[in-house]
Amino acid sequence: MPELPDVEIFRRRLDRHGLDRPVRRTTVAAPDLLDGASPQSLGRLLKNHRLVETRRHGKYLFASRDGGDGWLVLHFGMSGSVQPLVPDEEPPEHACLTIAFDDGGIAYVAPRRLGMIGWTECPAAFVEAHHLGPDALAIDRDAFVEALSAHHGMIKCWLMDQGHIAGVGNVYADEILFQAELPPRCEAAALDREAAGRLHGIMQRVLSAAIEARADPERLPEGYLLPHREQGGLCPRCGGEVASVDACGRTAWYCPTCQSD
DNA sequence: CTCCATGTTTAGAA
DNA sequence: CTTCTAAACATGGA
Repeated sequence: MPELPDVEIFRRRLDRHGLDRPVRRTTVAAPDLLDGASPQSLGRLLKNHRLVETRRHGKYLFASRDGGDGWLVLHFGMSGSVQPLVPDEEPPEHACLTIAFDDGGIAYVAPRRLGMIGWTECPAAFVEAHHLGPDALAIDRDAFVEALSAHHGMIKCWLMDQGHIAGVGNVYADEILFQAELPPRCEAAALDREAAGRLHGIMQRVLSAAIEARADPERLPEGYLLPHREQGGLCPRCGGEVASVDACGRTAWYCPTCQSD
């Protein structure tokens, strides 16, 4: 789940359930996910502080503590999420980190434990240090076209490279290319500036629609690929069977009829 | 048992 | 230096 739309939903959930109350207790059940902090140091950084602001860049989520002198950093890997803590109930299964208030709190849940829990003094510095490109929803058309036109290689791989654009992953890259009617292995340099500009608009429209749909494929608008992105799935546009092909080491699902050069 | 999965990093080959 | 490929990481589900 955790691509840009999913992380945006987690951000909003954290806004709703995780801000403005003093942290009483943090537990770290998966210390191996901590990057640059120990369970003790993280506990000390949060204890009796309040989280007051959230930001998202690509697939990374940041939450600042009061004073603005430090930010919790979360990355969700392949399976992570943010879930509320329900008072008087056990934390969710696979909770790697819990941040509890007197009443409620939030949990970072990751069944497959491929994510990261960290701390930074400045999200912008963190983004730079991790070589992340501009956020996919924030980048403007000209910057997108400029960056894309300098690239040789498969279009899908460029979209998924977090150093070029941050936030697009395997699933939404497929949706974006389906909406753009471009095959996943299409050469990026084959797009002229007009086509690249169109792709920019489609990317932002798809990501916005996914957020609107609460990152639930079943709630996406009619005519989207994702609900049919599986073996035997039928293209919502032409009714033909979808196909898969390898691109950048991942499975790309597409419609061979609607997405051809 | 095998294979696959929404991600990232690293090593090595062209 | 850029691009592509494979493997590794941890774990659950089909």
